[in-house]
Amino acid sequence: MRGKVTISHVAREAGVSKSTVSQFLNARYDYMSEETKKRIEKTIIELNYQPNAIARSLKTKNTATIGVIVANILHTYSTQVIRSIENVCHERRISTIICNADNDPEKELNYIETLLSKQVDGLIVIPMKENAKEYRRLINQKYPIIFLDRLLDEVENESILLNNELASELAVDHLLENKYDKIAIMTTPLNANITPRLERVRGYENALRKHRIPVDTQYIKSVPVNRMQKELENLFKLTIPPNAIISGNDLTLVEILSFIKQNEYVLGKEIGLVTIDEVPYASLFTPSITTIMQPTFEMGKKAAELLLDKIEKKSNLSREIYRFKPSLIVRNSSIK
Amino acid sequence: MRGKVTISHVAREAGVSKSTVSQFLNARYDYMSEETKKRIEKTIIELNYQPNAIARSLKTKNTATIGVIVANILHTYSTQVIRSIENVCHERRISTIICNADNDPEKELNYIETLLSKQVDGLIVIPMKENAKEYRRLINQKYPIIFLDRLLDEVENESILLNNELASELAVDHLLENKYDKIAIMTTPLNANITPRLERVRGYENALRKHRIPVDTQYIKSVPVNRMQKELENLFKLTIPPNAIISGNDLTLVEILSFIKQNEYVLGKEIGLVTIDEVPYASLFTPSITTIMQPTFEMGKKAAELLLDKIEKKSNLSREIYRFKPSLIVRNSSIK
DNA sequence: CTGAAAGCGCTTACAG
DNA sequence: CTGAAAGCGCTTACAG
Repeated sequence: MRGKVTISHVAREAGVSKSTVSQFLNARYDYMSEETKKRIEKTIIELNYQPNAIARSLKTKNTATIGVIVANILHTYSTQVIRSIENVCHERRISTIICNADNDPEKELNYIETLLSKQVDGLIVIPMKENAKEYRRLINQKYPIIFLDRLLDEVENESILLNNELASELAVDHLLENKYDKIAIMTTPLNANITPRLERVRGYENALRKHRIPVDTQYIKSVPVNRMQKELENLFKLTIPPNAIISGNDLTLVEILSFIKQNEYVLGKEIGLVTIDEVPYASLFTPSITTIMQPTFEMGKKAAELLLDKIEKKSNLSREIYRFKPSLIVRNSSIK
Repeated sequence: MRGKVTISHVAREAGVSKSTVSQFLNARYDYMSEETKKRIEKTIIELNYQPNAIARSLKTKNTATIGVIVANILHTYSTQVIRSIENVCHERRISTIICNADNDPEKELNYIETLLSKQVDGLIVIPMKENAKEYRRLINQKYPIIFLDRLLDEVENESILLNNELASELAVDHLLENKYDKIAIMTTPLNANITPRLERVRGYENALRKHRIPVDTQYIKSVPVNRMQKELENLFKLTIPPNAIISGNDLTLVEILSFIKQNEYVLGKEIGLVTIDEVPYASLFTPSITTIMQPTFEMGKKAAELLLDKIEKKSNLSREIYRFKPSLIVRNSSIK
């Protein structure tokens, strides 16, 4: 079905051996006569020969391909990090296979298996604790793998994370400065032990304490997305309702904005808002939305670079954790 | 470096031949004794054997992998279609490699080559006319390939498209109904002959004519994104400025919203707005934004199904063009 | 400077 | 019911 000209055809046509053609393909011209070189080159063009990477991989044991498994591709965070990973990889002529685990551990395991069977050279993953055993097995084998966005108690490994506590601290400090003294926070559930949520809530608590403001647990809403509307209602029905809210991520933000719109609260004036994660419409909104931006580009770049290094050196079992600094983008939703 | 247990190890350990293990792996139990079966199964688990898909592919000539090349992954359209393609493929245990050509023909050609050398079983692409020759070559070889979003004069092929003219017609009809009588349209440049832009402008013109409204070419702005702010200024400085505008896609929308905000126009009241492409924040905005939604999910699904069928049957050289219907989602930006 | 041979890890007719 | 052998398209020591 496909153009099936192989290295043998080229060799025959050019009147040399397969070995020589292979040397040519791999740019090992050291001992090759100019003439042979030219002849092979010409033949390759004439026959429109395209090497079979599969055959090459079988022999060389590498595929110039990495796998990236994200927990939920709907987050802007994921798409941005992926783009950045791809940029780095594309420059180095590495292909990337992107997988969306949909926060389903089984699905993720399945992807890992498929990717490994396709012999990808390494993996970047947003890890789930349910699959800790599998990660550990791979790491023990010195299989190159980088964690992103989450830490696992059970498995130490090179990891890229946001300084989540700082993100919350920036938000709290900024809101307090702008005279919002009753600050709530909303995130997805904490029970799954997912690093960003845990750390963002912890950072929020610590920041309040730093300012000697008591932490009111009623102001901490960590619930599934489908219960957020109801919990927001409850939150603002409290005897002393908050006058500001921190949104834990971009999907939570959508819920909060929708609630605010529905109830005709005046953003900024009545309810101060800061969200973690920059969203494309933040500046278009009225009032524009104050965000805490993750350096997604740098994080993706670092993840890719770490992985590619690991693949090349095939050695260092680093367990370093790289923390990236969030930055506050002040707009109008946090100004009275 | 990786667990290198192969089919030979399993065979030796289980006391059978490689052939038999292979039969087992491929679920050809027809003539296999229960006992052999059990023994192999047990050995595979004991050794934690994972078949090497690369070796398999070399022999079988298929990789259970397809390639998807989009022109610009920043469009919501692309990400949604990709997700939908992945859904279908994942169900059928096919992997997808996603590539972002960044609207760069060379980069795209490069991706095509890489994907082919990796022996992907087929390709879904948003085609660029610069690479028409390459598509034609592949199609002639009966290599399975599906076009998405764009038509190419030079190459006939199975294609998935929006009914773009209808999209504009829906927008025009709706705006006229709501008493906006001076309707402009803004898209990215037409010179590159890119189907959606051409057809959306054409649909706009035809719809106006249908209503016996003369087409004012000053109301048609097809310019690069970086010139949109300026052209919007020009547009609204006309002696008779428009009172409504149709946005050609989601990226254009951002420019228009930004312009409207900057100039403190009142959306809906002063300027009616309908955008082609549904965006996640459409309903959150104040006023909420009227959109023309593409059935991205169905389109991706269809593309994947057509491709997988083509791959399986390895035959039908269909050139059918599948047109999908857009739908109008009425919100408040188009109501006075 | 170039070629013959072995081998990567599978699958698949075919023989028995 | 199972195995020996050939072969997929490359690469890589090694020999000359």
